[in-house]
Amino acid sequence: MEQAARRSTIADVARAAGVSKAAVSFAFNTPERLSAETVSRIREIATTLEYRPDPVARMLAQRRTWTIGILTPQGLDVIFTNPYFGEFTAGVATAAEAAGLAIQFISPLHGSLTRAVDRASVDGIITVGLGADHPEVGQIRRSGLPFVVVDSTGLPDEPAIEVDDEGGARLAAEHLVGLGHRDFLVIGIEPPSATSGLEPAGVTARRLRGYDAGVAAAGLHLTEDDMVVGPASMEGGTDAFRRAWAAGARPTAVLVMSDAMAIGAMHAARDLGLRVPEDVSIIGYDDVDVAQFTDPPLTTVHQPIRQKGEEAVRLLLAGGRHRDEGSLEQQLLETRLVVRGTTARAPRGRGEVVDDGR
Amino acid sequence: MEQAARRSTIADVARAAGVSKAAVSFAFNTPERLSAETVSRIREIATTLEYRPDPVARMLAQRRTWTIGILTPQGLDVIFTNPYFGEFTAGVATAAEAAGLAIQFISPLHGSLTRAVDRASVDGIITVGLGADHPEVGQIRRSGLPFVVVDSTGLPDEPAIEVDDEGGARLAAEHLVGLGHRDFLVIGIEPPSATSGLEPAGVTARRLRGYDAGVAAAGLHLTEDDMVVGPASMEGGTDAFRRAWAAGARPTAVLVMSDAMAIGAMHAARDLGLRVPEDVSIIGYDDVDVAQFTDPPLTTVHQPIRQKGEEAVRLLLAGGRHRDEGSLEQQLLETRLVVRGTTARAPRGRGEVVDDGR
DNA sequence: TTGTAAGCGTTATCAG
DNA sequence: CTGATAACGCTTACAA
Repeated sequence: MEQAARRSTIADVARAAGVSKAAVSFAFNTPERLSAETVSRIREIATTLEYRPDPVARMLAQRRTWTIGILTPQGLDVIFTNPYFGEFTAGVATAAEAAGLAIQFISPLHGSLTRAVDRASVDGIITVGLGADHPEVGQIRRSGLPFVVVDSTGLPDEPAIEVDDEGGARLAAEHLVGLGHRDFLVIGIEPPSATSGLEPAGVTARRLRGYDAGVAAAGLHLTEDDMVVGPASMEGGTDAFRRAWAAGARPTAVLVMSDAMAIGAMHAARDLGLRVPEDVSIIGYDDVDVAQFTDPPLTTVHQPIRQKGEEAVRLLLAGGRHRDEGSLEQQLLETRLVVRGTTARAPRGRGEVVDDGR
Repeated sequence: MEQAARRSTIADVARAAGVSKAAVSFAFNTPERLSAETVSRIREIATTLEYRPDPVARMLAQRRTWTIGILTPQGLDVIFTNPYFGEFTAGVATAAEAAGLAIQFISPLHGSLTRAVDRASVDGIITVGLGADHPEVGQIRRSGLPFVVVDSTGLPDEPAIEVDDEGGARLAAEHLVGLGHRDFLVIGIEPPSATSGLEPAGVTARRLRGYDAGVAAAGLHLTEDDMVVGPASMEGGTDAFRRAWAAGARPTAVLVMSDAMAIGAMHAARDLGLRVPEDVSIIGYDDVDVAQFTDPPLTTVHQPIRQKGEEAVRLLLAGGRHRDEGSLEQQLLETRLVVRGTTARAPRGRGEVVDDGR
């Protein structure tokens, strides 16, 4: 994978056509500046010579890469494997392609996000799930690159795309309370690395707050003690549910902060002989594609994942500002509860104890 | 997203340090060529000035982008959303990161793969699912870029990573035959675009051949007439099953060429009142992560998806040749049947008719 | 050990 | 309407 074959350059074409390099450039980029005749002659020769402008040289000269970066604290292996990220990225890709932009993934390189940011050649960055406490936001800010944050928290000065995490979580909890549930387990998302500290990342904290607000109607209170966390994958959900069960938790309802984890939790519950939703109700978060196809279909909190990606690109292109007013744009998209088949009335003969058996 | 703030360049650092640009370059890339003292002085100043080498300029000078391209005929939205691609990409990413390489996705730009290839700035390309009939392989070959093909067919002169598609399919069909099934439906993968012609793409054809070989033991014969195709997604599977059912197909067993489609097909079957596996057995292909988590867990043909990605990178880096002999390397990885919960003995009172009711 | 200067392949500026 | 010429920011022979 060392050196490619010698390709013809703009100079070759110019020489062969008996014109300057600039003329060749014009023939492709601003043909109206040249006589139609010259243009067609140059193009013909270019075709013969199989001339193809070098994208890198073009980037250097234009000082523009025509690429936007997607920055996440998680490794590439989880990004590509996680349906939430997949759908988000699909949204970004759709909007980027429409704008003629390529995508570059920026994620910890040999464990260092900072280094990865330095090596990325992009015109702008979309961060996803990056907390205010991450040093990278300062780094990007200093680098002068435009950026917009998605799923962040505590960054009041940056253009942002968020969803109403708390409201959605609250809806989920209220739904369960309405079905008579009183014994809850919360399965949360573990921060990707130790760098973000031990306290729940922004999204996790917001959703937990929402769950708590939802159960308040029943006079209950949910804290981190009622929560078990793990990586946002199906395995992570299975594992988290098992750990909670082993620790004595006997919930009639499980509030899960990610659909992938919810699917894993369902699996674990069945393995333990529990029926869903008869013995235990499970409710996810995100409403990824697969949520419609589980058996039974997953009750979950919908958020407009692809739209978030598309809006992030639009906002980046708009310089992070509102069209007219020119003021900082921070968008809050809606979440809503989607009741499907994994939630049902609480089983009889339970309903007093709130905590998970600690 | 227009212009970034003026960043300090190598010249700034050189000036401030009272050395040449070359010295600054050395200080970062080959510090052993400079006195330790000079190196530390230069680095200090570089830090102060927040100097960060421009990746694009570096690429141009080195004539190396440190990036490999993943080329697929499907759009980015399906790539990021399809679990098979996700896991494959995760494999590529893992190996690429270890080698210090970034990844760029090359997929139809405004509908044109050719254009996308021209615009990509990469040192090498991994194609996935690209048939021999695609004009892009000629294009890449002419461009002089090293490349390796994955999931291709009919490209005897290119380095390749393949799996035993036919063998795996055969195992699947034999399993079903052994369970007494005689009425089959095949759900195949539709080629991504019209460019590849109407005949089933390479992988689809190979798997169909395998299925046919598998049912031969029961004296049966499977052709394209027993197959319905659709896009490789859950929706695609649901839709395909429904279409077949509407056309009169009443299979006791369904051979599906992709797990995603198999999940969709299960969903459709249940919607029609069929129990899986009591009324109808379903068997997928790929063994993606989620296959373990469906209910019941999906019987499927396993292929080493992530490994394919990793091997592709290794092979690309090796120049497509065997280590020692230097001869063209074409690797064939194994597939194997994983029996889980979606297959069972054929229901009674059926078993004569082979076709799907056309 | 360090500096000079010639690329790398474009685009952009500015005369002609 | 054309076409030199100078950037663009870095790497890397080659000199000193």
